[in-house]
Amino acid sequence: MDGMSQRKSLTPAVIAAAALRLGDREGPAAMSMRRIAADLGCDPMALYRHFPHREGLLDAVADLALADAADPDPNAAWDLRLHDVLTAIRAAAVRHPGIAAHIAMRPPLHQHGRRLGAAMIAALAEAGLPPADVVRASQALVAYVAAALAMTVQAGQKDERWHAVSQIVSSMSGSLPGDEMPVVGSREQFEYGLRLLITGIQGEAARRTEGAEASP
Amino acid sequence: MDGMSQRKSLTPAVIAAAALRLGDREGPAAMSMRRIAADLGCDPMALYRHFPHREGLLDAVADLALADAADPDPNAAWDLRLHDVLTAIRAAAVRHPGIAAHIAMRPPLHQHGRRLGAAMIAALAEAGLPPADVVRASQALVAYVAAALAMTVQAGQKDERWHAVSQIVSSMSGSLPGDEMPVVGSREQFEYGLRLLITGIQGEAARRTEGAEASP
DNA sequence: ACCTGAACACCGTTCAAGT
DNA sequence: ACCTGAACACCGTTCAAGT
Repeated sequence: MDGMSQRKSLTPAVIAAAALRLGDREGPAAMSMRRIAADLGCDPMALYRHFPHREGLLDAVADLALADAADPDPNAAWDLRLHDVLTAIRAAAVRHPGIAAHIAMRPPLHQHGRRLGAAMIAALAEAGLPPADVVRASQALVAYVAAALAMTVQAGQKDERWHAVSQIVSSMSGSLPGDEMPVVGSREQFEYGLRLLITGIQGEAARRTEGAEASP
Repeated sequence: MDGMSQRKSLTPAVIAAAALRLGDREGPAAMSMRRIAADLGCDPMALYRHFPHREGLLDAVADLALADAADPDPNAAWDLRLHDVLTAIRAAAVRHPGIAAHIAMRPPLHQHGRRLGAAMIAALAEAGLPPADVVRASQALVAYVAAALAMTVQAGQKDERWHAVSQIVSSMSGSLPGDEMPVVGSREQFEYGLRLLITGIQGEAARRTEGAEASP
């Protein structure tokens, strides 16, 4: 009578799901070991049997959130695939507005982070970059998406400070502030920066293939 | 005899300097209200007279760290100025390896953050981007530098996880892992992504001026 | 009116005591 | 051998009590 309803046998997946749910409902501060344990109806120390440190648990939460970022269409061109996978990552994170900022910068160590990373790598390799540049470019893309997401969420939340920055920047750039200015963290803003990076990669790839044609 | 040595009259600047020093010596966790107060020899609550919340104090620490990022040479071309100001921001942050990650993502609300932001804005405006795109591009650049710094520092510190990611990426990209692969968070890695962004901006600017020449 | 410090409501993690 | 929960060493911030 007491071994079925509350005791879900406590797997890492069950713990991560509970943490994600708590984070969605009550923000990042709710994802504490004690709160998660209380939500699961177990002792806080029971979690340490599955995650030696809290950081590892948060990595698992991040990966869970990335689960519904789909792989890009394998028949599309490499630059479109790159665009699509990064847009999918942003969309998946934005579905959890309360905690995406705390998720975005975690290293993609687990299943879905690796899957999406592999899609990026494959697209960059197809672009014609040499392996070392594939690594460099992928790290730049990961850095960009992580920080853009952090801004997205912090601006969308209680944090007024990024809005203040937006005002400052708008006034400096010489147009009417707040008028038709891009909103910090908006999808449009995200896509602009992503386009800059992809354009840069296209240029790099073109330089490479030109060089390869010219030198031999 | 007791009013001169310890009691530095407690200004925001004195508090931020103490916090930065503590962070450099003992890492981000040492920048707690209690530790800073102990270091200054005052009651923790005395800090709240100058900073209503800890977040504001950390913003001030970040700005202090940016103080020795110099403005770019005003006679240089816009793209070189852009490169130089972002490189200077990275160099300033890297001088505080223990805490740069916690500094990098703070909104540039204060003196030096605004000064460096203004230099970026001016360079982008000179590139020929319309005001809305100046805002978009500057936010993309800020996002990139922030995340790249966070990775730089986390990889340089105790955090082995980013190195693990680097291994995964290297092995996926099809070359020998750890051999001559770019190191995550290295200056070279940073400059590669920055070059991608600047190339993208150059392309955007060229598209703009071409359009302006063609349409009238 | 200003300042102090005790107190509140939390943390992550260790470790000795139980089963 | 495994699991529990008390305990340790902290947090940011509030607020009543002192001057």
